[in-house]
Amino acid sequence: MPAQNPVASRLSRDVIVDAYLRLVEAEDNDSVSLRRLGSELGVDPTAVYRHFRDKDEILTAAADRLLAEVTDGLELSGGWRDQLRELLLALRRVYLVHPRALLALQLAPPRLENGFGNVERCIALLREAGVAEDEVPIAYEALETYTIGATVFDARATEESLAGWRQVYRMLPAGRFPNLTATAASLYLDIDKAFRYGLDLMLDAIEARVRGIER
Amino acid sequence: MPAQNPVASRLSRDVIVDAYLRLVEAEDNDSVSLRRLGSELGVDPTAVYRHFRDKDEILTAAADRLLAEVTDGLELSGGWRDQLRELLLALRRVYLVHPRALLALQLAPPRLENGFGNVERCIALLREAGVAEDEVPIAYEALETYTIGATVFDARATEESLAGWRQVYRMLPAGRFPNLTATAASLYLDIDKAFRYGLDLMLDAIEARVRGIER
DNA sequence: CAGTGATGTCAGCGCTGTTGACACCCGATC
DNA sequence: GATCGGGTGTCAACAGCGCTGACATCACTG
Repeated sequence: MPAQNPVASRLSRDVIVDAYLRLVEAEDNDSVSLRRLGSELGVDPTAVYRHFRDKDEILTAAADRLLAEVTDGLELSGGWRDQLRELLLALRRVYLVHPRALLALQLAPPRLENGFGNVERCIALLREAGVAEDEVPIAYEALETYTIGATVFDARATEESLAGWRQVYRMLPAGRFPNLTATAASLYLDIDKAFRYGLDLMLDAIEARVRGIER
Repeated sequence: MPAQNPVASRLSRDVIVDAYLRLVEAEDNDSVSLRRLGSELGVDPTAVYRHFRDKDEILTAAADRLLAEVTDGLELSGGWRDQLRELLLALRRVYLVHPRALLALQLAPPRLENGFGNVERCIALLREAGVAEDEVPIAYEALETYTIGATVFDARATEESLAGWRQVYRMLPAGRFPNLTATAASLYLDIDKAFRYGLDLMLDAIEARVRGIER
């Protein structure tokens, strides 16, 4: 038993990740400093460096756990389209709450852990749908990038900022911006709905392409 | 003439924004510190506070200029679909180079400046396409969010990180991840192409819906 | 029983954005 | 023409950040 300490040292990777996630959910401020993390743990801030190389490694560990939870806790049913939709919406939910941690994954592919289940399922579903073999990777990339990118973008938005944009658009000179001023009041009223609309567009088109092939 | 100084003080909002953009393009590091900015201008770092409230205001000013340039420099031709595609691809190009500055816009809608042209055109094109009036805002949101979100996400990627993911996927146990390991080698080979693929999916679906209405 | 490695503490480095006091210099006013 | 005042740049400094290296402590091992 080389790594674990039977008497249990106060800290461990799991305990630290727990505390980190607790802090992110508590404060709406999604950027948790190591000093805040230390005081949450009742420990010197630099103590976490005994368990993680740097802050990014904490974030990726947290992200990996979150992704694994998504995959585990998800019961998918229905055809490929419903399942794919549900899977990506679940991904959106977790990215909405923890954009920081999950974005850290992008630049630091974790060393073989748990969070890969959804990627596997996503690709499997595209294959099942009948997407041409050489289009599967690129279709996956498009769906993934839309889901993650749009969600991280949406996660930053606040009611104020959205209202601010409506306001700005409404105040523009109607002569130069006829369409914009007319539409302003209807913009950004429900960004989740807008995301789903875009996702359905993509799924529609994939379905149509598949039908075209099969015929 | 209250604001301008005839003898020309060394600094001005434009000069500062110039220097900022110069720095972003020079260093690939997209995060420019005020101290770097000061030394680029040959001036004390805090001098810029005489012209901007805070760093965010510099970023939004830069972003506004960039957006205005996109709209001005763009000759659109063809049907609504080609024009919309070209417009969003142009938006992607500038977001790819200046993700930081343009993201600052999201939270700080600028006080009535220039960068709104593309939004107006985008909405106009959707109307021209024949999208149902009550769907125009949400369709615009979906396209905008995809373009910006996906592009900002892509802007962070490096050749290394993409290769890292391919590597990670390839090394997974083929038993549990049959689809993923099989597809790994074909992933993330051309993220621009993947973005265009997703964009075409959305435009396909919009076109199909419009045809459905007209019939 | 000595030693070794893991863990937590502490002081501190270099960086960040930002503030307030100060000096200057130019243009307007009496 | 001297005097004021506001816009501008300088400077020192603050609080926060991620992170490092030296040190103390403790538990287990040979």
